[in-house]
Amino acid sequence: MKLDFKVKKEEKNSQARLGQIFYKDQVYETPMFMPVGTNATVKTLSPEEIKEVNAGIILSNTYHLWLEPGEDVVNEAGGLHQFMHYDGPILTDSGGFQVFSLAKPKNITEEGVLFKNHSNGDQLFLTPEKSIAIQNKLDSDIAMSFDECPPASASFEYLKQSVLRTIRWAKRGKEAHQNPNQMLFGIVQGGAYEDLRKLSALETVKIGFDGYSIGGVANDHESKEDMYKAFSYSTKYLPKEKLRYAMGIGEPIDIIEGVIRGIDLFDCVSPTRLARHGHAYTPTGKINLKNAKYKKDFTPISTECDCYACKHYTKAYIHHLIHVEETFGARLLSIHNIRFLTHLTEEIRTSIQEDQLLEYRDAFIKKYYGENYEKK
RNA sequence: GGAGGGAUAGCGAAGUGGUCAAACGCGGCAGACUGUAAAUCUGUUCCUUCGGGUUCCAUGGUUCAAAUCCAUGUCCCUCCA
Repeated sequence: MKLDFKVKKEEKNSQARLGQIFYKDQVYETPMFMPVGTNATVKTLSPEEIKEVNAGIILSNTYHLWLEPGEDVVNEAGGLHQFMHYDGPILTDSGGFQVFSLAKPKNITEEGVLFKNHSNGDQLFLTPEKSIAIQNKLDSDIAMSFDECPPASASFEYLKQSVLRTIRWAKRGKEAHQNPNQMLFGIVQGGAYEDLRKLSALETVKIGFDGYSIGGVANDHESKEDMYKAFSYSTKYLPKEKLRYAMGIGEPIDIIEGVIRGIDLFDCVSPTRLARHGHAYTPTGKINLKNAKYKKDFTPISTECDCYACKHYTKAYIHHLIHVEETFGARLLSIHNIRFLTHLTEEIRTSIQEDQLLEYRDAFIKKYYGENYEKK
C-alpha cells in the first residue's frame, strides 16, 4: 500500500511544518531523519536496533543493489522488506548520486550514464527507465527519479543544461514507473541559483510527483550559505501538501536549517560513517572517541541520551573497542549517532509545535558549537 | 669447541662511504568525512626555547666525510661437534 502524507501544522516564524506519514498501521512524524542502508543494511545495525533508535524510513540504493545481488534476486525474495527483514518504510535512491560520485562528466549522455563498476571495472549503463524498473522490482515504498547530481563547482551554464536534462529524465522515469504501491519523487537541482532552482522545481512539479527531493546539496565543499539558499529557492516553488526531502543532509545544524526552510525529510551517511571512524555526536559538539583523553573516561558519551550505548557503556570502553577494531564499537556508536539525530528531530518537532524553532536553533548552536559559530 | 649470519628510531624492516635525522610498513598522536567505491583517506611521529642539538649495540680507529670501511668487545640466531 502506498504511503500517505499530511501536513499537520505550519510554524508561525519559519517555513517549518509538522507532518505525518501513514504507512500500514503506523504513523511516522515529520520532520524526520532517515538512516542510510545502501546495501540493504544500515551498516552494523539489525532492523530491531533501527527501530529501537526510533528511526522510521530507511534508505537503500538502486545502483548498489542492481550490481549486488541484482534486483531480480531481491524481487524473488519478495522485495526489499522481506529480503532484509525490515517492515518500516524504505526509500531507494535512484543511482543519481553515483552519477556524481562514480561517473565522469563525459560519460553522461541524453540517454543515460555510463559507469565503471566500482568493484570490477565492468562497463555499466544506467538510464532513467532502467533505474525506475530496478526500483519497481526492489519494491521500495519511495522511489527516486534518476537525476544528474552535478558538483557544486559546476558553472551556471552546465547546471542549466543539467537541470533541463534531469527534468527530461524525470518525465521519462515517471512514464516508466509501474509500481502502484510505490511513491515516486522528482528531484530539484540547480545549485545555489534561484533561477535554476525555480525552473527545476516548477517544471518538475508540472510533471507531477508524490513528493519532491532537493538534490545537489553539500557536494564538494559547497558553503553552508549556498546549501541553505538551495533549500529556500527550492521549497519556495514546491507544493505545500507534498513531502520535501533534502538528499544527503546532514549535519545536525543543516537539518535544523533545512526544517526552517520547509523540508520534511533528511538522510545522511554521517551518523554511521562517523561511527565507524570513532566519532560521536553530543549536545556539546562532535567528539572523537579514538582520542587518548577518553582512555580512562568512565562516563557515557552523553548523559542526556537514552540510547543503548549511553545506558550501558562508557567512553573508555568504546575507546578501547575502536582501538582494537572490534565491530561492536562501530555498532554502539552507530546506535548512538542515529539516536542523536532522531532525538534532534523530536526536539525540532516539539519546537515547531510551540512555534519556537528559531529559538531552538539559536540555543542548539550555542550549546553545540560554543559562542563563536559562523556559517562556513 | 668450530663455521657462518646478525644487532638501524616504540616495533618490524630498507639503507652498505657524502644527496641520511635515515625509505617503507605497523603501532602512537591528531585531522577529514553530508542522496556510502568510505571499518576509508590525510597529516604527523629522536630532542628542541625552531637557532640548533644528539643518533643507526659499545669502544677505539681509517677518512675531508662513517649507519655504511677496519679492530676489539658485548649480545642474539643458524649449522657442525
